[in-house]
Amino acid sequence: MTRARPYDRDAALEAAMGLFWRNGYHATSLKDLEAALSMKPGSIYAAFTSKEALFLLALERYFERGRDAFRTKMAHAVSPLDALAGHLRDLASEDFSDAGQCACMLVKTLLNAAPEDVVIRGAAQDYLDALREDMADVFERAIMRNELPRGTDTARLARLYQADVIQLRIEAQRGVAGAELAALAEDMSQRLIGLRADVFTA
Amino acid sequence: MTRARPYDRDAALEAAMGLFWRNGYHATSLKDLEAALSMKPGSIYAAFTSKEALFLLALERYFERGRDAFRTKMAHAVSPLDALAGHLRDLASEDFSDAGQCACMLVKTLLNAAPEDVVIRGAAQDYLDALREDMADVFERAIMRNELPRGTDTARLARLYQADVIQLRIEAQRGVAGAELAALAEDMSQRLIGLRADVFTA
DNA sequence: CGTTCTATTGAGTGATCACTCAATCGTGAC
DNA sequence: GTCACGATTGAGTGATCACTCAATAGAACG
Repeated sequence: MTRARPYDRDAALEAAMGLFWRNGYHATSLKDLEAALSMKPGSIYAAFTSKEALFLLALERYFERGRDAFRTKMAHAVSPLDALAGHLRDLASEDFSDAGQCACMLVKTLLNAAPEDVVIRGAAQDYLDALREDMADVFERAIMRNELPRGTDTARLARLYQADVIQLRIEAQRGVAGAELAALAEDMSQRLIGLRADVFTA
Repeated sequence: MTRARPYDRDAALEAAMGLFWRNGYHATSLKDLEAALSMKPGSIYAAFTSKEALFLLALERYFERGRDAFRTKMAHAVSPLDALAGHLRDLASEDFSDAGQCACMLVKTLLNAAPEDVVIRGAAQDYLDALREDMADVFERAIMRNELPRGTDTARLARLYQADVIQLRIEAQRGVAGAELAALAEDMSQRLIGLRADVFTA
């Protein structure tokens, strides 16, 4: 090595993620990336091979960050069911001031990807599936702790739960006011907590 | 008039809607539209003013078709609550063979629109709000028919219900198998029907 | 059949797209 | 100080973008 890298790879990826999240893959031009990453086109291609490869790295970053945040939140919780409900309520009070970064980047990518963007579409699907499996694991733990009846179909519950998570972010993107968003999260939480009552009444 | 229009405006709009639904606004090029509408660029601009105006017409068409289908389905129903649940189950058995036309075009547009596409974004939001109001009306009718307790917050219920409708289409786009989609719709329906029980036990 | 008038045509506009590569620059070794 | 070599540069590539307009074509009149 005769010359140190003057660019910060982590910061560049972070900036790229923000841009792709806000504008989507196709609507983000290389000019936008040049400005956001403070890199010239040649440098971007030297560092990340292609726009698509850069997008995939940004998407992976988004996924890992979300998954890690979810996992640590669940790991510290005493009651899995309460933690899941709390996660919904937390979502409603997130910072949604940037209209472009409300909806989940994975969902935006999935709905946005053109039929020919097979790789990108596949990555978004895989990440969403991985997150749903993490959710199913938490429901599994809820069974272990007798918060849910044994034999509960955790895969189905996880699908319903993920639907709520995704939808909260979409409602935020719709510009729903904070109070209404909180009310929606509360309704969703109640549906979740309602599952626990069944154990006691059974 | 000295020369009849050789193009069918309705068919052209229908083709444009299908294309925009599948590929989104930005990813649909004028070349695509020329092929789908069998019109040359000049004719397209003479007939529809601009790509954006054409998109807005296609979006309006999508909205009106969905709203009308929903309204007639609800109008013929004896039990509003059963009809709403049935609508969810119907959704799961729709034809989702075309991956591009699974997710709701309004939601795709909302998540896809760049920050500068103010008009398009606004239209999608307005249409989604209008649909939710239609849903709230049906919940209102459910109260009239004593399927729900008086004083029920129909706006909140409608938001929850619309979330389910939107999510079913997103799950379809994720490529979820028919059986799992039906199971998800069934779970959502049960949550709805469960609301009615409260009246009888109250 | 010829004239009129408008709908349609499609090559062409400048702008922007993702991407490349010969030239330049800066650093560590000596 | 100087050299070697890899990182960085940015003007330039051909393709494609949304869009235009002078030319053309065809139906309704006398």
